[in-house]
Amino acid sequence: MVRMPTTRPYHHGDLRAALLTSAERTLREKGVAALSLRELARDVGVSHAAPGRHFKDKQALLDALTLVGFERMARAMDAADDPELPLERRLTALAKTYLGFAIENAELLELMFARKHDPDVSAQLTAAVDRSAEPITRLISDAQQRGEIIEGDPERITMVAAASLHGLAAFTANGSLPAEASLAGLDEHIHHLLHGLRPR
Amino acid sequence: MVRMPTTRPYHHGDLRAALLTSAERTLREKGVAALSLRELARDVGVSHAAPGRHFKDKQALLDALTLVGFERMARAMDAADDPELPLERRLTALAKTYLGFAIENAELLELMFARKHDPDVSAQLTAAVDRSAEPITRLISDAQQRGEIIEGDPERITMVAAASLHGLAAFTANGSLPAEASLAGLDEHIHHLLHGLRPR
DNA sequence: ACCTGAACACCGTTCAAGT
DNA sequence: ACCTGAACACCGTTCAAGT
Repeated sequence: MVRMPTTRPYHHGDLRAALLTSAERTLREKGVAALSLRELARDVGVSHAAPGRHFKDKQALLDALTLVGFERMARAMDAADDPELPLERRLTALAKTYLGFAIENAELLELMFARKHDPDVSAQLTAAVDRSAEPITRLISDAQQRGEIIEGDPERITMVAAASLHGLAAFTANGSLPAEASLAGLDEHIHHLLHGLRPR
Repeated sequence: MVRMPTTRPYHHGDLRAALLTSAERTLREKGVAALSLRELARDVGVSHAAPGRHFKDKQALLDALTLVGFERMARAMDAADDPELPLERRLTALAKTYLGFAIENAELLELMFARKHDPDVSAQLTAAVDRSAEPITRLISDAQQRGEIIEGDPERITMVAAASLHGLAAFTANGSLPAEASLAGLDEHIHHLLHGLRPR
């Protein structure tokens, strides 16, 4: 027998997921400041106290969104990494993916890097952060082994590359640099990162 | 005749300034999320509606803080720039100043780059942002003229340098990279920026 | 186990009224 | 000109009570 939709179609088992989906939508459309647990509850058709069952407080919801963000980014970066590619093209592909994520998820990116998270989630969060940085770490160490990247502490060199990409992504996500200009200049940006600003 | 302090010592003409000072203190100590106009009014000894005389809404106060931040940063960058220095040392000095600002004003930096500002202040804000970026812009064009930096669109090259510094500052301000590690690695970071990650 | 409704202590913003 | 006090419509969080 088929269950007919009632006046309250869902929120049986997946209230948590529904809240996260709705929260991300609000985040994208109106920004973090506009995110209210009560409004979220209304949007999802549940009492204002119901979210409390799934998130101990508002910060817990923001932390969950952050985690979702890093996991999504990690998947994207992982999928974009092709170890067969020559170094510069390989790095450009990763950078483009990062930049694309930043453009498509500007508000989420801000939340992800806002470091307000509860210590409770920090273990999962650290894992997700590491996973999303791993393709770049791997690229650097691969290239070092081939002698295509200078020698020296791989962590520091990875940090130089990551800072360069993150700075560009941050300027793009916050509107300092228009998305088109950012994407159009990406190849050159990576070239400069690899070859330096001093003449050779 | 000396005015004895009354129960309400100030808030005559400088309520606006007092609110900004108090707001920055709260920002530094407890973060943006903890910033409330009503609490600010209490701290400063004034009715909860008084701030409304000086800031049309909460965003206006945040915008004013952002402006103060960029002006302070601009002054610091300007004071740190020494055109007599050789390129790498000159750039390192600017980077160190930027990083120092980011460490000392981590919460403020986040606010400054959060792009939520009202269009009203955007003219002043744009000017302050430009002024704080100018030392780097100037350094790049000086060095280009001397042939110490590669040719090409100076704006793009400035963006490469700025992204690198901003990425490092952002990772430091948000705790991804401890301040000490960040400062300790700064010389090398700048070296890599100038010389590239590929072996020469 | 999961959700509701009422309650509490906060908010930001507005607006008449006071000085 | 600058500030107050009351009012309004919101919040987040908690907790007994319901199913």
